[in-house]
Amino acid sequence: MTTDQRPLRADAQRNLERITTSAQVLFAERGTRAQMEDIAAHAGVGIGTLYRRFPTKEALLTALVRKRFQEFAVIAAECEEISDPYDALATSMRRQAESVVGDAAFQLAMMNIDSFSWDGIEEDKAALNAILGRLLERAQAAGAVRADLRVEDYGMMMCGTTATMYFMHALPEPGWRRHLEILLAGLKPT
Amino acid sequence: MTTDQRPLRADAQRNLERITTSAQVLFAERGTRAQMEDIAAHAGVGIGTLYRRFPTKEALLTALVRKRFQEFAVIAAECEEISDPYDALATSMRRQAESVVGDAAFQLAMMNIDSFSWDGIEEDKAALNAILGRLLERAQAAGAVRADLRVEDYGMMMCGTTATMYFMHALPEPGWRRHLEILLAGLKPT
DNA sequence: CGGTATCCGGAATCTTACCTCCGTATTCGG
DNA sequence: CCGAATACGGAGGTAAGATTCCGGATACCG
Repeated sequence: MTTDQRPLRADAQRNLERITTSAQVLFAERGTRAQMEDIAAHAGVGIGTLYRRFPTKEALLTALVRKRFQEFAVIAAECEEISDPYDALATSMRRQAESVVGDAAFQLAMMNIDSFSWDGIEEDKAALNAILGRLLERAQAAGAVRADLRVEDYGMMMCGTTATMYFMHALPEPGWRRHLEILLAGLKPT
Repeated sequence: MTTDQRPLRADAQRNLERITTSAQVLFAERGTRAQMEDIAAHAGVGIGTLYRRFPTKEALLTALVRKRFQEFAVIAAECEEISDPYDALATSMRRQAESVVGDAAFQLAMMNIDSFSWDGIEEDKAALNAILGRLLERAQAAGAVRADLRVEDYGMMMCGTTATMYFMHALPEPGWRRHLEILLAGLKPT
């Protein structure tokens, strides 16, 4: 599936980068409602050009979301260095959440809102989950968090957190942080 | 604003009820993407008829969401009877969440996803918040939950919970319950 | 520098709902 | 039972956005 038959022509490469950047900006700002024409315009490119690289709006969005998951994996990996097991887990969550504060589209993606299939994202999710699994196991082994937690709970908590983030939208006060702290407190064994 | 100039004609009344019921069913099932034509058809009524009662899709949806908030208020009020302050709060949340399990549209509404204005809902929200405020204060006075919680946190937690509910959509396992329990555990003072 | 494989732009097309309109049908007071 | 006053149905208008198409540029190879 690797499509590198020939390195893109110079202009094409340049446009691809512009498109990706613009899409990230507009999707972040307006969520999945951002329009293809606007993205093309923002990138200073014709719509046809956009569609040559990404055959579909969903494909474009998926590419961006994948990148986010990869970033999540990087963050999680960095947090494995933290010595305190609970801290490692909590920091991973806090940092990941903080990293998507302004990205409405990704928040929606985490909530599974639009009926996209997100094809090709499984790989990245699996890679991320592998790290998260280790992080969680370590915390459990140390008795720092409930024993009944599963990896899926991590994603669920991120889902809930991004939801409150989206919910608060325009509001100045970052109430979602409190929500996350409540969740983190709730992780501790009773 | 009370529109009771004349009691609806018999057939109109009957149709109104059908429409409301069908709308509830379809919105619950398909979320806000449910279509007006389908709702009319499900109610065995023409689209024109639907639009005479509800001038807009948003108006229809708003009516249903209002009803949900009113139900929330009833539940919260019932929970005020519970003697243990923490239990009262927790039960209110658990029961409210449970009551909207199958209602995708309401879950979306809680997440503030669609850009609807939900005109006329403020009243009901305020009434609900009054009760929730009492519930929360009582728990705090008893030292059963963190002192830094605010009423808005309740809504935020419900938002997070409905998000995980929507997220899990088709899956058989009700993972969102665990999410809620984590939140509830996190409410306790440290 | 010519030839060709790649690309570009953006008007036009297609699709999907929401909502309007108006001729016909039904209810209800007297 | 009659005549408004209300309601009903559903074809058609309209708008918004995604996606396609293709004649005209551009970049790269030798």
